[in-house]
Amino acid sequence: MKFNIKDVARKAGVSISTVSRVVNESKVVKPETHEKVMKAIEELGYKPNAIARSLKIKNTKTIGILIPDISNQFYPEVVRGIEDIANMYEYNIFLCNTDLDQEKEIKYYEALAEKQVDGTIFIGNIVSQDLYKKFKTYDIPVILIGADYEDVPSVGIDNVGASKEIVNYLIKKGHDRIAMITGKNYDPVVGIARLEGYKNALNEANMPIEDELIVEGGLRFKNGYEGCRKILELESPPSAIFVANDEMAIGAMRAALEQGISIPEDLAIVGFDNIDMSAKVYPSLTTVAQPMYEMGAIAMRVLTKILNDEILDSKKIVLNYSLLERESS
Amino acid sequence: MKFNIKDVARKAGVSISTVSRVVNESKVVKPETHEKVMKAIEELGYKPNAIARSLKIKNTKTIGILIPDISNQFYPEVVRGIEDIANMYEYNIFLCNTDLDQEKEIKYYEALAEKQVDGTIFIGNIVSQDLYKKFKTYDIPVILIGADYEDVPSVGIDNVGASKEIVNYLIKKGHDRIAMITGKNYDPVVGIARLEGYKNALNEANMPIEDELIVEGGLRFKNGYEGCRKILELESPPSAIFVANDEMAIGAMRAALEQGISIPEDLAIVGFDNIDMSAKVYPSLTTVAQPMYEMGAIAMRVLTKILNDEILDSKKIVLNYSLLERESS
DNA sequence: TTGTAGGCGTTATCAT
DNA sequence: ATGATAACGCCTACAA
Repeated sequence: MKFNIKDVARKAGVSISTVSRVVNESKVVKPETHEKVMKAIEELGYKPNAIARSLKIKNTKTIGILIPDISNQFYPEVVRGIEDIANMYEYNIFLCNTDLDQEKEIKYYEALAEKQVDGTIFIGNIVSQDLYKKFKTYDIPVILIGADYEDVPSVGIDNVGASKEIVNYLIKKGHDRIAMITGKNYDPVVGIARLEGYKNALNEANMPIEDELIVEGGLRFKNGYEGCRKILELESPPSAIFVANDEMAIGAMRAALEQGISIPEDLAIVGFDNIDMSAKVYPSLTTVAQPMYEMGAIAMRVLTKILNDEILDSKKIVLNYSLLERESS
Repeated sequence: MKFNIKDVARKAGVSISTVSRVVNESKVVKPETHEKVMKAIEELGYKPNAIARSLKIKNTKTIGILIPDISNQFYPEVVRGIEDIANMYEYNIFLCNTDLDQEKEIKYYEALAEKQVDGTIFIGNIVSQDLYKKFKTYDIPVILIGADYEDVPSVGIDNVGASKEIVNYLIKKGHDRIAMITGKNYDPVVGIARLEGYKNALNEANMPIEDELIVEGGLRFKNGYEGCRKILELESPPSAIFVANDEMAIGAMRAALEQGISIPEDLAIVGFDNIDMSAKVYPSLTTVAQPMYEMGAIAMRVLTKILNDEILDSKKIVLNYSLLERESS
């Protein structure tokens, strides 16, 4: 039922080298033999064994991707970008959900290494030291999306600048007290960089930074929901909230809506990311769009370059974000 | 930098067979030699080459999954279910987005076959004849999620029954004219089965099936949005709409909300699937919950059974759905 | 233009 | 308990 190169060689009455040659489209084989071989291949339904091939040629046309959680709204789009480009270059991708769990990251990474992936893409905000060490010892090309660490190639956006810009936008709209729901304080991106942008904007506008207006959230809907409730309980609530990601922002919107607060009239809410859902909720969410698909696509493109030993213009790629003004502000 | 079994054999002063034995945890090796070998492994940072191993033992601990589009809200959750179980059994998964494109499906499937995946999981509503033929010729274990075709093992829910139930629920709530936005009429699940359930419910309740109340949608937000607008333009609009999936239902909600129609007071809307977003929008969406994670998890579990030559209780697994009453009805 | 043969890194059989 | 050695299916000098 399953045939190998020997079988087709026998059937075609040639040696296995010739079969190999036609399979690999070597130019040197005589048209007639080519045809003979093709016929045998057809008839047997022969498909080369990529595993055997890989063992010999030492590449697998396979890459691994480490991602926090594919069922989390933010990531599928970037995976899609990766996969489309990977597909163009005939790579297949191993998908690994790490749940932000360092052990799982390491375990997966080692499995990928054993399976001889040609490269890996790491998506997430935090790369642990241990993982970084593994990167070094295995020496498999890796590129980071959304994180930035040491000398590892990466693609991302300027989170500080983007946050500052959206807060600026709020200020220009006339809001003079703006709250923020942040990420976890150990999260370098959602927790730290975006908060920094917020502070920068307030500073430049000579607006005071009020501790009570900054509440720590996390990443999820629930964090935004609770964060917003906390803010609404304030003696004098702000007229706008910058929420560090869309998922939380949508949670925040619900908290407000439930209390009969109208958005954006009574309270403006803006988010960050531009996940799919943001355009679909009502009112739709004003946010900073990260080019998620492109981040994936470009990361994969860079990876193919590395795999082809091309030299990179720059190791750190910073993409453009854009402000999307919608109904919530 | 990269060592193989020979290197550690040399370093440990034993044969490669012994190294292989300790790597594979064979019981027969003497503790002292075991230790020697382990030390060599440590020092060299040796990791076995899974490709070579696979070539020999003829399995790759790898499965492939064909999915319409990972960036489509419905699927990530089922992939997550698959992956979690796969991980438990030490499988890695190849992710392939087919975009419902038959050529792409075939192309991917062949790539997976060449890469010698141990099994595949197909997610989607429609399996084409060509693909089915490939299933047969390659004879790699495959299991379907959400589709049902010939003798192929599958996991899914009773779409007709579930649709009927949610329409029944609407009827019991007192709605006497209920519209439906369907899937494409060639889609056996979203287009056909769910429409059938709707009709069944009306029939049993002796309610007329009015053509103008049935509008063909598709799968996406936009289809629901437009479908709903069409329905709202009717001379006498219905008091409730059953939308064939949540993504469309949320589009429908927006169409209504935009026109100042309040949900559920003026119009009840219910969906199908229970995608993540459904609980987060405001008002939250009443829907039939498909156990997406479980569908993935169970499919993978069944697959491992097949791969271990265990016999299946049944080829077709039908999971329970549940009605989630929320704010939109 | 084609064929022979060695090797890719393992596992597994058979001796020892 | 350990070691030689022949596969696994393919690619690729090298030879013819």
